[in-house]
Amino acid sequence: MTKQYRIGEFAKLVGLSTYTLRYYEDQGLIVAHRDDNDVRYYLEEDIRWVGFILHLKGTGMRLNDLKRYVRLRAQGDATIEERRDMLQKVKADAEADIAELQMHLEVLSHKIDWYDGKVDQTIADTESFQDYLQQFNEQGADKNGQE
Amino acid sequence: MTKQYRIGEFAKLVGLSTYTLRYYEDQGLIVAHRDDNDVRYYLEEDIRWVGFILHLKGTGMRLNDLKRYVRLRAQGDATIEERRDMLQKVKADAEADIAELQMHLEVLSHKIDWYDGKVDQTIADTESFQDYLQQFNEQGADKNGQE
DNA sequence: AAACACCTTAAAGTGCACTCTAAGGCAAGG
DNA sequence: CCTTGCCTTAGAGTGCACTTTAAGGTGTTT
Repeated sequence: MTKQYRIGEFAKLVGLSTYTLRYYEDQGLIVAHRDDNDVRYYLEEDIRWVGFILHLKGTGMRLNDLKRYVRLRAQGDATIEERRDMLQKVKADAEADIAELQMHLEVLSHKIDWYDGKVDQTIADTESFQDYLQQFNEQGADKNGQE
Repeated sequence: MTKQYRIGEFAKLVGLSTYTLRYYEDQGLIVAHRDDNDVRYYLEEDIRWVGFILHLKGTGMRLNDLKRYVRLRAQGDATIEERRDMLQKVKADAEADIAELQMHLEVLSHKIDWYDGKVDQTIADTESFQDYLQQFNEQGADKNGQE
């Protein structure tokens, strides 16, 4: 018989608050076991499950999608393809996010280098960074229509 | 004399709403020029400035930090080191975020592969993913103290 | 003359994911 | 017996970054 963790201990184990754990349960992401006094307890396998949920969250998956995913999972093997497709979309989105982040980081790094130059008094060219920035200025105006 | 953009046109150009543009101005991130009727207008250089702001935002920099950054900038060259240090921190944080994201993505990818196997009926081993997940379960319980 | 784009201030609303309080109660340990 | 940890429901509060509305206005275009 594996160890049973009550919510307080379990919370520390998985790095969530007891509030959040109950909240996730409300939302249908987790099912806790109950003892004779209706006190929640969790098992090793629950650590793994919460861990997995946190990996999904960590890739940017939203609670609503997570809920849908869990509902599908509960419906058994018939939903495997749908679940895979969900994860594939999450993955693609996360990869796009990373790419964007890296693009922004490149500009940032350039600016830092420029500051380093300024600090070292080795570069006096105030315009070079502006020029560099220029090449990034064909973004944004596409995915936002308002007014 | 370069072209003057009024707020509506400028908004489309930089991919923000006019609301947000005025909001950023309130917050001190942008300074708009005004014509004789107090109507805002923006120049090419403002496109570059907003572009840069959006790069910083894109790396995860918060509005408050952005405000501080802009305040420092207004104080001139004496604050260059401080600004560089700010950007370096933002950069380090962003890089850490990417690393974390990639870690989560790895698990996700594994799960997708597992689903692919399931879909193809080539793998029947239901436990392999669980085993794989196990190795990631020494996280989280460190950076969260509550109750 | 009406439509349109802009201006102001102040305040309320939105979305997400928690986070916490209130106000009651049960069970085990020192 | 009191503290600690857990239980419940319902609802309010938090943080961030917008987003929108309200209710008044000006100036330019059709």
